[in-house]
Amino acid sequence: MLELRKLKGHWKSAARALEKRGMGKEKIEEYFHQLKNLDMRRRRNLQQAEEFRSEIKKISREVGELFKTGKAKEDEGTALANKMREQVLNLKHKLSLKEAKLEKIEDELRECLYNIPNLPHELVPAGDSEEDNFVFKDAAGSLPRLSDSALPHWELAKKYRLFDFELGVKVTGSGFPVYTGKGAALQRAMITWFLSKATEAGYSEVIPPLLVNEDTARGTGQLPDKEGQMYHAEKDNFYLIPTAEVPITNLYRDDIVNESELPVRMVGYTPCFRREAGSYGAHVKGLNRVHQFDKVEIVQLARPENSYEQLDEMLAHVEGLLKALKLPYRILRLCGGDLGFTSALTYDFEVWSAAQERWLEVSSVSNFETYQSNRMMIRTRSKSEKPRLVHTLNGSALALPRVMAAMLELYQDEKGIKVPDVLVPYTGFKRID
RNA sequence: GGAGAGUUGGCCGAGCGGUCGAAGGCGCACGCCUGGAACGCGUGUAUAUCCUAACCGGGUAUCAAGGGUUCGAAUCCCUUACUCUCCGCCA
Repeated sequence: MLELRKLKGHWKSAARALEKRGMGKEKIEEYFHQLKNLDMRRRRNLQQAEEFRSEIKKISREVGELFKTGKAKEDEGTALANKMREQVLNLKHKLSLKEAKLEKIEDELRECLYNIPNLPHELVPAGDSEEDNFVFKDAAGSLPRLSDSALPHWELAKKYRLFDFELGVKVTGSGFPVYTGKGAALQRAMITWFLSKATEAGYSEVIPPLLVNEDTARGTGQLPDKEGQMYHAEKDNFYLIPTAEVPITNLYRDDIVNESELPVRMVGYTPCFRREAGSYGAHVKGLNRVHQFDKVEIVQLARPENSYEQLDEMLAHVEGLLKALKLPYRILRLCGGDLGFTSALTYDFEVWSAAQERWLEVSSVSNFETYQSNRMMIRTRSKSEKPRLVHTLNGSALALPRVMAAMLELYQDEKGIKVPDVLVPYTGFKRID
C-alpha cells in the first residue's frame, strides 16, 4: 500500500501518476478526499484517546501511592481512593467509545489505501491495454519461419512423449500436465540451469514453503486483491503460492536489514499454482496457460536510491538467459493500464512461439518500490539514520512452460528435437527423438 | 493425535499486581587510556505513532497474538499461534 505520509503534500503528482493507469479523475479525487478526511479524523481521535489514557495512568499511580503509604486505610484516604476509582471507571468508559471510533476510522483508512494501486514510475507509458505497451527492445533480426511440416509444441509432446495433459486430468484435472521421460528431464535441466545462472550472478538460493498463511499472502498484495487467483486450503487457512515471490519476499517481513547487506539477492525454484478461473479455448492450449507450473524467481531488496539500477541488473540477467537459449525474444515496458496493481514499473519478456506464430510471456520483472515493503514493514537502517522502507523487486528467471513450448517448436527438425547447447550438460542427452 | 513445560529488547537472562520500556550480562557505537591494539574505564544503545520546524522535548502503545479481571497487568484468568520434552503415527 502507498505511504500516506509520502502522499501528503504530493497529491497532484500522485493524481497524475494514477491517471496513467486509466483511473478516472473523479475517482482519484474521491479517494484522496477520503484519505485526507480520514487522516484528519484519525489524528484528532487518537490524540483524545491518548489524553484519556494518560489521565487514567496518572490517577492509577496516585491510588497506588495511597495504598503504599497506608493512607488508604484511614477513612479520608479510603474515600479519596474510591472517588478516584470512580473517575477512572468513567474515563475508561469514554476511552472505550473513543477507541471504537478510532478503530473504525483506521479500518476505513487501511481499506482506502488498499484500494489504491501503486503510483506508476515516470517511464510508464499511458494507455489502457497491451497495445499501448512500449516495445523497449524488439526481436533481433527477422523471426524464424518453420517448415510446413513443423508441429506446435503440444503435438511434439505427443509424438515424443514429453508431457501428457490427459494423464494430468486423470490424476487432478485440466491444466495439470504430467511431464514424462525426456520431457521431465528437460524440465529439470532447465530448472537446474536457471538456478546455477542465478547463483553465479550472486543470488542465494532458497527453497521456500509452497503453502503460505494469510499474513504472508497479504504481505505481497495477493490478498485482498487477488483472492480468487489462489488455491485455498480452507481447513488450515493456507494458500498455495501463485509465485515464489510470495514466500521469498515475506522471509524479510517485519525485519530491519542492515544497509550494508543491501541489495539482498535471492533466487528460488518452486511450482506455482494459479486457478486461472474461466480461461479456456485455443489461446490456452498446450502449455500456454496451466494451473501448475514451474518457475525460477529472482527477488531483491534494494536501497531506495539505487533500486532502478538493480532493476536493470535483473533485466540483464533475464535477457542473458534468453540469449543463451537462442530464443527470439522481445522486451516490453508495460503501460499504465497493463501494469500490475502493486508495481511501479514492469518489463515483460516474451519469446516467439514459432509454430503458433505469437509471442508468449515468460518473465515479468518489476520494481514495487515501497508498495510491498510498506505492508510488510521491511526496512533498512544505516548507522545513524532512522529505519526506512526498502524497495522490493522481483522477476521470473524464468517461467518454464512457455520457454519449453517455444524451445520445442524452434529446435524441432524432421527427426526430432535438438537440446540447446547450454542445457546439454544438465540433460545428459543432445537430442530428443 | 495425547500429556506436560515454555514464548520478555539484536542475543542471553531477571522480574510473577503498582513508580517496569523493563535489572544484569553479551554484542554494538562513541569517547578515554595506548606508539598501535587487547584489557580496563566512561557514555550511549528498540520500534511505531501523535504534538512540534526538529531523530530537542513531551504524550501514547508495544514483554508471542487477541480477549478478560483490576483503580492499576510483563506479572492473574481465557482463547489462539508457535517452540521444546515424552508417548503415538510416519517419508
